[in-house]
Formats: sequence, C-alpha cells, structure tokens
Amino acid sequence: MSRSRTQFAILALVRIQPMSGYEIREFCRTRLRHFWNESFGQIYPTLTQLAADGLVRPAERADNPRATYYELTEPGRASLREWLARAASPRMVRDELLLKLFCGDEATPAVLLEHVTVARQQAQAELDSLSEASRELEMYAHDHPDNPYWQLMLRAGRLGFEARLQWCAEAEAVIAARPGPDKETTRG
Amino acid sequence: MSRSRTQFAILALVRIQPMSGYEIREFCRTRLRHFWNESFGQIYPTLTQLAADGLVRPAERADNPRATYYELTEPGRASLREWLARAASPRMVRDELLLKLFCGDEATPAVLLEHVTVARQQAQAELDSLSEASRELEMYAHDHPDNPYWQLMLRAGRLGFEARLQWCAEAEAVIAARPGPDKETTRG
DNA sequence: TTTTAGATATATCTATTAGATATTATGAGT
DNA sequence: ACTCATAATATCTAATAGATATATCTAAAA
Repeated sequence: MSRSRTQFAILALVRIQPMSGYEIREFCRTRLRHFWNESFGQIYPTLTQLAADGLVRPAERADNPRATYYELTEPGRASLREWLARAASPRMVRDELLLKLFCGDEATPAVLLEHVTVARQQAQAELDSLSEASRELEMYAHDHPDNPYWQLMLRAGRLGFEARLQWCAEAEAVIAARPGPDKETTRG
Repeated sequence: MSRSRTQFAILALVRIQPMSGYEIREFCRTRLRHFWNESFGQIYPTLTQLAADGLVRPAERADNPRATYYELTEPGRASLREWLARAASPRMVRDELLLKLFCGDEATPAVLLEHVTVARQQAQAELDSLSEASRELEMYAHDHPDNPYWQLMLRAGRLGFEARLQWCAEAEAVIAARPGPDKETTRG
C-alpha cells in the first residue's frame, strides 16, 4: 500500500474502539493535536481503501443509524503491528513564528512582541489541556494496558509546551529590550 | 499572491544575502531545519514567480557563472514586512514516534525502546548542532542587528531538544520496566 | 593521467497532507 | 416555527514533502 501514514493513524484509533470518519477526525483534533493531525481529505478515502483491503470492517449502529462505524479486523491489527516494528520517520516541525523572528530586524519589536505573546497564550492553553487530559486518564484508564504509553504521549506534549513557555518568556524579555521606532533610547 | 509561505522563506533568506536556489535549500536544511524546511519542488517555481512579480532580482556572478543568484528588491522587502506584521500560523508538529507509542501495547517494549533510543540520539545530535551554531553566531555575527533574534531562534530549538531528551530518558525508563515476551516477571 | 564519487545547480514530477467547501440531517435554543 | 450549531459524509484545491533527472564541476582514488 501507499506510504501514507493516515492508514496507520486510522488503524491505531479504531483499535481502541470502533469510530466513524468524523469521530476519527475529532479524536485527532481534540486529543492528538500536539503531535498529529488528519483532515477529512485523507480520512474518508483512506477508510474506503482500508475497508476494501479488509483492514477495517464497516458496521452500523442502531443508536446512530446515520454514521458508519469502522472496526479493526485481524488483518488490520497485523498491519498495524508491522508498522509499529518499523523505524519511525523523523519528527517534523514547522513554526512560522520562528521564521518571522529569523528576519526580526525587519519588523518592529512591538509587532514581534505581539506574536510571541499570542504564542505564549496558546502554549499555556495547550499545557493546561494536556494536564487535564493526563488527570482524566489517571481516573478513567488507570488500568488500561496502553495507559503508561498514553501518559508518555501526553508527557511529551507537556514537556514541549513547558519548553515553549520558557522560550516565550525569554523572547519577550529580549524583544522588549530592543530599540524600536517608538523608543528614543535603548531600554536596559 | 498565494498562501504559500515558501515565498516568505525565500524573501527572508535573500534578505540576508543573495542566494541561488540550491543555496536557499541548503541554508534551510543546515541551519533552519529544526523549525522550517523547503523542497526544490517549491523553491524553483517560487523563485520564478517572485522574479516575475519583481520581489527578487536574478543576477549572475562572475565567480560562479553556473548559478543564478537572487537578490531582494525593495518591493520584495515591503512584501516581507507586510507578512511580518501578520499573525503567525500555529506551529505544526508531526511526530510518528508518538503515534506509535499511542498504540504501544500492540508492540513489544523492546521495539519501542529501540525507537526511543534512536530518537534520543537524534535529539542529542541536533542539540549539539544548535549549540555549535549559537557559538558561531556569537563569534561572527555578534554585532549584526538580527543576532539577538537569531539567538532566540536557536534557543527555541535547544529548549525543544532538551525537552525531547528529557522525555526520551523518562520514556526509556517506563518502557524498560514494561513486561514483554522475553520477560518472565515485571521488572521493577 | 584517468576514473570515480560526491557536490553543486537547476528543474520538474509524484505523493502526501492541509485546508476548504458542499450537502444533508439532527438537536438545541429562541 | 425558525435559526444556528453540530454531526456526518464526501470531495475538491492548495501547499508541501520527497524523489528523480540532467548536467557540470571538484576532489579523491586508482
């Protein structure tokens, strides 16, 4: 099959429980967004392909006749396991804020400070969200065999956002000390 | 023009000094990779477009007749400044290792440990590389008006990789303590 | 000296994924 | 009843990753 990782993201999710395409998207968006994302553009065609290949099985639900739920099959599980044994691709990051800072002297400190403040607020909100998620896992999934891994997954996010917050604080201090068009002397 | 950010990455780079398409790619790959990347597939068509729009100017070099160097024009600088004043898109991360950990109980601890060890080694190499880059900037660009921003840029990378290393250490400890097919009792 | 490997340089192509849009049905609030 | 938001599916366009092709130059090896 293709090199696309959407298939494995989907298999990983329906391994936990049967899900509709929409639910898969929402799960990614609400619980995995600090390290993964999937769009409808990938989800639906991939679900169709996975079903054709026998890796997931479409099913209906009496309590929600509108949605199609997809369940993991044994061949799907085997495919997931093969992928898990393979080396992971390097982490990919794309951070427009840092690109803007790269040519920071072309902007005013005030506008850069604004950008960093927004980033700090976002990082704080994400950190809070991950901390809450960690507590919920402790409460509801403490004995789940995946729980230690889930906690590691969240831990990665929290450490990352803590580092981001630290950086924002430092960046704000440095930028605030920069001379700008509305400053007459260097602020020490 | 389009929503593509390749144009701004290119403008940012040729703002520092004139560069060829290849040099732009190399600069991204060697110095910006912890937060940005550009492929030839984007660079060359975008350079052509930027030149057509008058935002960069192609020039030849007597010392390298083979390469076309692109210089920033004043309209190009103005375009860069407009972009700098706009809010930055959220940081995007894609981390296959965490996706694998998400369904970690479907794999053996040994294989997961291997993945985390590889990630740790990569993070250490990147951290070393960024520390070296920071030292070089201090030596060669200390008085450059962009230097404080460049140092912040590198600082973001270092804090990020330090957090990653911290996480790897924790993950290794947790995973090593997991029972696996080659372990008869829980290792404490 | 010749050959080979690696780097430089440009260009374009395919594959993957982000992001947006469209349609329909349902549920909640006014 | 009407309006708005959400759920659900599907697909389309735009952006970007990654690979490939060709040519030339330089350095190292034979």
